[in-house]
Amino acid sequence: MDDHQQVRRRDSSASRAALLDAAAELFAERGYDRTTVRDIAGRAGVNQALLFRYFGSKEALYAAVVARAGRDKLAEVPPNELFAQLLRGILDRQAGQDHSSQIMLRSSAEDVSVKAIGQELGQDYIRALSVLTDAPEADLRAHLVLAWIVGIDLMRADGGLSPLASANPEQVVACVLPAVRTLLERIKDISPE
Amino acid sequence: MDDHQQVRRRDSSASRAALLDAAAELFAERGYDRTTVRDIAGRAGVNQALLFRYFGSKEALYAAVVARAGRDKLAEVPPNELFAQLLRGILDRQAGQDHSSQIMLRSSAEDVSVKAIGQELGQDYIRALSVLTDAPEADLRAHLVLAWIVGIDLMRADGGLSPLASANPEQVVACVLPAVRTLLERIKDISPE
DNA sequence: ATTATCTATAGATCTATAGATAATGC
DNA sequence: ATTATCTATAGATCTATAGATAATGC
Repeated sequence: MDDHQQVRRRDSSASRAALLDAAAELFAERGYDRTTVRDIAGRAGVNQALLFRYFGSKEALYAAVVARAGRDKLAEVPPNELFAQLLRGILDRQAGQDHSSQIMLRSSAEDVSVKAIGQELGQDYIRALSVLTDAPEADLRAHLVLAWIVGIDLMRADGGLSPLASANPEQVVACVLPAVRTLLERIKDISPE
Repeated sequence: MDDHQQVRRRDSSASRAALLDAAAELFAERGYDRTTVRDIAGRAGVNQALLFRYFGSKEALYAAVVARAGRDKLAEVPPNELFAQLLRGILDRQAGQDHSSQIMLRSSAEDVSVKAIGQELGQDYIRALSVLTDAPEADLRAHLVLAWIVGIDLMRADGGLSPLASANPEQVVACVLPAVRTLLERIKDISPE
């Protein structure tokens, strides 16, 4: 809203921050490939060349965005609420919200080198989720839980075709949570015959 | 393997088919954006200009691929086995296999106009899945089921980082199926308070 | 003669850089 | 004087097309 343009007219750290914010929004919305450096600079209100001056390359900017996104949410949310928090995070897309979930999740759909960057953040979520179960293959189950959020997020991005896009978030949570509990708690034997 | 190059040296329908096959593989592997028309023509072993001669545009070729993929699987598999079949379909990626699941699923991660094409195929899967439950919001639940497969497919495409990529398919099925049954069968009341 | 295929290239991107210009702080 | 910002453009894509060439069937 108020972006201090009057207060400091030449401010490299403000330009840096504006680029990071704009990149976080756009990478979350469209993913890496379909976000151009000109889009980012445009939304940030700075010249496109500054992106390269301050971050070196588009990929390095992406890494900076991911690094910043990771610090925030994971530190605050207790593990047993993490899944519901992540799910609600992707279900209500409000303006000015935290984009860390989308950024991490969307990276799964990206190209190899870019995906690796986002995956580091994903690993932290996995570790947090896997402590929730004492079932065998805790790590696999945690990945499956995260995969579900990834899929829900992607199918929501239809633009209204899917009921997932229009459904009440709490209704979705009420559908998904019991199934996730089944996955994490109830099954003890999964060894193949 | 044997692609008849000796038998008929100039054959428009063979070139068409080769383009369709190559496009199906590449769209399934990389998605629409990261597959170039030159990649497709190269794998098909035909000149790149033929793609436009026979299909008009890259997007029209994509639509043709989706249309062909849809006809096959859905007609044969009974609904109650559809989920397990789809899941196994994405879990064992063998050469020369049916790519319909990936093509439909990957389209969820694509750009708007392209996604719409893939979504038509998805709608058919949704309808088939939604007859499996008599719980309220059957449509929402069917979307959630499909979303899970989408997410698992995407996270598997890591290149080996995720345990999903290396896990025994049957182990994954054994984890996921009970949770999906919970989603489709056990919960009857999901009305938000 | 007809139809499949190839060559060459237009036109529209997109990332990245080099060098000029303009606003600040000492 | 230093440092932030802008202009202009190189170089590498990618889709699509126009027109030339070559292989077929009557």
